[in-house]
Parts: sequence; C-alpha cells; structure tokens
Amino acid sequence: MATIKQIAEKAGVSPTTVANVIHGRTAKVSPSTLERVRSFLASEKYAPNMGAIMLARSSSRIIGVVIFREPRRNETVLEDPFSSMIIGAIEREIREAGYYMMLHTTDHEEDILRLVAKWKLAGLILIWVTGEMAGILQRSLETPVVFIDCIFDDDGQEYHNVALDDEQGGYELTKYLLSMGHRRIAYFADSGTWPGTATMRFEGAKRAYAELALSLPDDRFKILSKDYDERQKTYGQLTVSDPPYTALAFFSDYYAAEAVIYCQERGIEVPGRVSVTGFDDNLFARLVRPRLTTVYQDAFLRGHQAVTMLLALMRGETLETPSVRSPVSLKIRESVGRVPE
Amino acid sequence: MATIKQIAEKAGVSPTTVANVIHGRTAKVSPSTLERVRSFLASEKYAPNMGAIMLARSSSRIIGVVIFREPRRNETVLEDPFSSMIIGAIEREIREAGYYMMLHTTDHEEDILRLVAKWKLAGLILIWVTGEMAGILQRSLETPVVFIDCIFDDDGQEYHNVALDDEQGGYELTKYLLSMGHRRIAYFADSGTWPGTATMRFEGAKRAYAELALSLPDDRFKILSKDYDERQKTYGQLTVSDPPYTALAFFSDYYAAEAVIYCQERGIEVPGRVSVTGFDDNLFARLVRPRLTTVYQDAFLRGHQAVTMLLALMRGETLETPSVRSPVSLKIRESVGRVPE
DNA sequence: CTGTTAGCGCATTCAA
DNA sequence: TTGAATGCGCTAACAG
Repeated sequence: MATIKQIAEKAGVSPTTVANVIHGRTAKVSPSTLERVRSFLASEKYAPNMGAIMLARSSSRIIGVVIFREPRRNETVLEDPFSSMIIGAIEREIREAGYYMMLHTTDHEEDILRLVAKWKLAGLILIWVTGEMAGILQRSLETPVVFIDCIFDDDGQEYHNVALDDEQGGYELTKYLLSMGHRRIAYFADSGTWPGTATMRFEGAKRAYAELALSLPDDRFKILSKDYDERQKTYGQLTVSDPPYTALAFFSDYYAAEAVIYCQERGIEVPGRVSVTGFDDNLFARLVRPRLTTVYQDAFLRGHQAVTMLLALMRGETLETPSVRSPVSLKIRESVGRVPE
Repeated sequence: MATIKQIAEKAGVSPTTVANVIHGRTAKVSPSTLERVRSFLASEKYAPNMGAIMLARSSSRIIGVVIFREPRRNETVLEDPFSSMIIGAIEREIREAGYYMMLHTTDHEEDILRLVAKWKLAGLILIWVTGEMAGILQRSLETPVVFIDCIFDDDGQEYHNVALDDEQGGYELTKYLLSMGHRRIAYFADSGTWPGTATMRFEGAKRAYAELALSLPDDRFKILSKDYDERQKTYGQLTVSDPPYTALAFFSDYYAAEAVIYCQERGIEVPGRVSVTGFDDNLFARLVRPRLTTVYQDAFLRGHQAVTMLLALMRGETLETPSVRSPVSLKIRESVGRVPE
C-alpha cells in the first residue's frame, strides 16, 4: 500500500533516492540512507504499483500465454494433458523469471492484438496458431513472440517457434509398423488443418512407405470427430472394412486408448487382430492395457524452451536458432503385433 | 496505440467527450459527435491503456487465480485433470465477463498479498489453500476472494468457498462398499492435511461404518507418496497384509487406476480378489478396465460457480449463500465386487 | 452537451 | 549524493 513518496517522507529523503534504492542504483546513495530507506521499504511492505510502472515505461511485466481454440468451439482446450503440462511448465518459468502470466484462449487474431495493446505485454507465447494467423500476428506485433506447435506457410519470415519433429515422429512410427509387417494402416487426427502437426506426421508416414517403395494413399488419413458418439461410429466402421486395417495409428494417446477399449469390448484383440499406436506418451499411454506403443515428446522441456527463448528475445538478444525442433522418440510397448506373412 | 487525446484531436472534440462515448454515456453526447467519435475509435483501433486505468481507478480488470502447491515442491499441479478442467472453466468465465486472468502458483500467503497489491487485482480465486492460510488471507485482503476446495478451521469468519461435499462422497462410497460385504477397507490420499478434503472423505467413511454399528480405525487412512516408486511399494505391502484388505478406496481416480494395473500385472484380480474405487470420475476412471466405481464431481460447474460468485462480490452484492457445497454422486461401475459371507 | 483540470505512482531527465 | 520537475493515459469532479 505504501508508495515511493510515502516511504521517502518517512525516511526523510526524496522520492528519487527511494527509487534509486529500489532499483539497486546503490552507487548513487550513501550507505546510511541506503540502509534507512531499505528498512522502511521492508517495514512498510512496499509493493510497486504495476499500473504506474506500465504507464511510465509503457511496458508491463506481463507475458501473455494464448491458446488457440478452433473457431466456433467455445470449449476449453486445457483438459488436454499436453496443454496442461506445458502450461504448468510455462507458469513456473515465467514466475521464476519475475514476470506474470496472463492466460487467454481465443480463436481470432485481433483478440491478441488488442490484448497486447491494452496490457503492453512484455512478451507473448502463442500455442497452436494456424499458419495464416501466425503470419498476420508476426507482421503486426512489435512485441517478442514465441510460437509453440505452429506450422508456417513458408513465407520467408523468421518465426520463433518451439516445434516438434512431427514428420520424424510419423516416420519412425510408420517404419516400425511396416517392420512388423503392417501394410494397411489408417491414421487418425481430430484436425486436418494443412499444414498442421497431424498432416506433418502423415507426411512422415509417407516417407517411411516410400523407403520401401510403397505408397501411402491420402485417404488413409482420417479426421476424427471431437464428439464421443461420432468417434465410436468411426471405430465401428473400421472394424468392418474390407480388407481390414491391420494397424490404427492415432495422433493422440487419448483417442488411441479409447480405440483400444472399443475393440476389447467387442472382442477384437489388440494387438492380436489389430494393432494400435498413440502419440505424445502421456499418462493415458501407460494406463491402458496393452500399454501403447507411442511417440514420446517432453512437454515440460518444450514449455521451458519457449519461455527461455522469449526471455532472450525480450532482452533484445538475437537467437542463433530462431526455431527449435524438439526430437521425438518411439516408445515401443505392447499395443503393436506382428502381421503374419 | 491511439490514445483518447489523439482520438479527441482527430474528431475535433475534447478528451472528455471521447471518454463519454467510450463509457456509453451517450446521453451526454450529441448523436452527430457520437457517430464521428465512434468511427474514429474504430478506425484508429483504440485500445485503452490498462496501466493508466489501473493508476486512475486504483483497480485493474485482472482476476488472480492462484493454485497452492505444497511447500518445498516446486512442481506444477496443473497436470491434474481436475485442476486443468477447472482452470479451463474459470478462464472462459473470466474472459466472457470482460476480465483478464492472471495465473499463479505459490506455497505461501505473502506472495498473494504482494500480487494483489502490485496488480490491484479486482478479485481472487484461491484453490487448495490450507485452513490457516485462508484465515490470514481473508483477514488481510480487502479484495473479493472466492476459495475453491478450502476446508476452514471454524473461526467464525465468513468465507466464500466453492466446496465439494467430500464427507458425503466418502460416506456414499463406503456405504456402497459395506453393502457389498466389504469390512476391511483401506483409504488412500496423497495428502493428509487436517482439515482437508481427504480427511473429510474419511470422516464420511466413518459415518457409514457407524451406521452399521461398526467402527473404522484411523489407521485405515493411508498417505500415498507422490513418488511413483514409493507408491508401487505401498501397493505391494497391501497385497500381502494379513488379514487382507478386500477393498482399496483411493481419493483420486489416477491412483486408483494405477493400483488396478499394479494388481492386474501381479495376477491379483480386480474386483475378484480386491475391489478398488476412485474419486472425481475423470477420464482415467472410464479408461481403465474394469472401469472404476467412483464419486463424480463436476469440475466445470464448480469453476463456473466460483467465477459467478466472485463477480457478484465484485459488484458489491451480498451473497445469500456465502459458501456452496457441490453435490457428489456415486458412479457404480465394475471395479467393486461382492465379498462372500 | 462540451471542455478544463487535477491527480493516480512511477521513471527519468535535469539541476543542485 | 540528493532533489525537483515533467509526463505517461486515464478518471472524475467541476465549470461552462
């Protein structure tokens, strides 16, 4: 509650001196006053008025963390284990760096621009922005921005992105499935935005096929509804397809787990009759039985990287590697079986 | 980027008039200027400087959402499905009400006091605060506060709390287990803070025992480590206890699911040889096989309630029911079996 | 209906 | 080593 002016009065010095003490400009203050001002600062529980600082510096200590949800879907995306882990990691890093986190979800870019202008955000972390929006935002923002999981149209701009090596993930997964004798594999994602993480993974899958001089038709990529009942229908159709799929590759552990259970309840053995794979390697992958063969990504590390990059940009540093691509690694468990020749 | 003053200049009116237009005080502005000012506001993309507003009004449009983590544990608590769901719900409500959300985790109360003072928070939602801290915070804050899942020592103060009927949850669960013939039941939580949600649930369990003129010894309440390996050890000890427990009641679906899997991997049938129950009814409960008999709570609803209460308090309203206690409901699935007489 | 003015608390420049 | 003065953009009380 105490202001600089009040502290100055109590200590019998000028506001400037108090400000100097606060900002550690100790060279400009005599040891005795330094001590006295410091004790008053502590006893009066001085807390800077961030509004005044924002006004004076025209920048706040707030970092905006914005998650994009799909247009016309007002539900939260925070239930996803990946997003909650990454948010947890980001919150911690921001806090430890002495900044504050403003959490927001939106589905259109003007929202972001307004947010930055209103709050004079010191930096911005944007999660799951589509390529087109990223371009617009990058051009209109002067604030440092780091994207997470954004796939850009290659328009020559330099983006700061914490990406995942999705293509490699799809490749390794598929290579493994192919090595186990699978040839009819269906791929599932709940979004088919192109370019997007799911389509990148599918590209990786194509590469694995190509290495064996095989081709992976585009219609093997299926969009999964976000509605439970719709998904159940989809699973049902798969099991009667002819010739049958020998493997179902889901780009999310949760849906993979759901499919495993769907199959088991109808007597379709996993991996006996159909193999299933996931993506992310979160709690779900380890909870279902058989445990999922999946692609691991380190959500914590990625949140950490994003904040580290952003802080560097905020300090005005130029990053050697503007964009990082986190590695993935295949986790082989029990949900994939060998297809007899 | 444009300020009120700049807009005023362009429109050829005074800043006050522009402010009147912004604040909808249309009665004080002639239709023609209203129109002109409005068009300038739009074309110049006026965005209020929140710092200036904070300074002038000495209150911000920010609602602080603070999650308490245990002292000396610096990990994130956001991975928990309950916390991510409730945060998702809160974010949405705050945004739709025209406020902004500052997300923070901490383990000591002075942090909160500083946060409020620095940012002139309009309101505060505190999740999982311990009883003692709640008292301190309630006394030292003038800002409206709503607690979520806080169990207070009864010190006569009036708290605004969005609680869960934990006692009833423990009661219903236990009553059901008793009705299925179980008598040796062990209860598990990862925190034994008293008073706390877990101990409340255990109290409910005692009540169910008492109704049958049975007694539930305190040592049936066990603390589960947050470390995976430690927990595995605990599960191991249980299965060799003599006489054996016929039911294990976990106060979290995740641990329950973990225990189910532990048992299955060692050939201990669930619910054949031991029954298992969870709490919360989240994704884990439905994913594991057998699906968990558990106690349902509506995280979304509770987030919504918390924000609704807070907004009312911020408007200066007095709430008829300062504290709400959300109902729980028993979900009977397949993880509990009948004990032969 | 419209304009003027005095703060809000801090950073920062300049003066002593 | 310390102090005084100005301005950041807005609110709100007041004057016209």
